[in-house]
Amino acid sequence: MKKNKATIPKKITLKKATTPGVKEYSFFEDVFAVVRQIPKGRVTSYGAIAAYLGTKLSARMVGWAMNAAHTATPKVPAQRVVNRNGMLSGRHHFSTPTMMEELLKKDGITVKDNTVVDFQIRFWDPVIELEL
DNA sequence: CTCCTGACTCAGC
DNA sequence: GGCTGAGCCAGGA
Repeated sequence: MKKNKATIPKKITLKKATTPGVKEYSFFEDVFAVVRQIPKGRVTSYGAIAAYLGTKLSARMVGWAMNAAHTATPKVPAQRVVNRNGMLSGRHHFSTPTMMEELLKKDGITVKDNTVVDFQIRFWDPVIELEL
């Protein structure tokens, strides 16, 4: 990550879809929506998604959202979401500890020591890619 | 309603 | 330069 701390000038206003009829909606939906837009062969971090959603101080929420991701439909490519170091911190939450790595390899991403190789190069920042 | 937890991150020591 | 603590917010008990 480029660590553009001073960047991200705009505060993205979540539509929060507090639709009184759709109880299905939740903070997770926004996370899923972003994750599903991650291009094949790319990865992003919890913090990046959190920042995009306007809750960058709560990357935990993103990670936690992913906990429900693999139960969501359509399936969310949660393997493309790693922590700021590019480490597969969430691999343990998959069916098997190696599944996340396998999925990433299918995407053409090389994983070494539970870390995405060339993470910064493959990094996909929703704040940049999806801004506007 | 209050308390606890969590796939993270940053700041301090 | 690695380890620890605190902050973050949403949801489940």
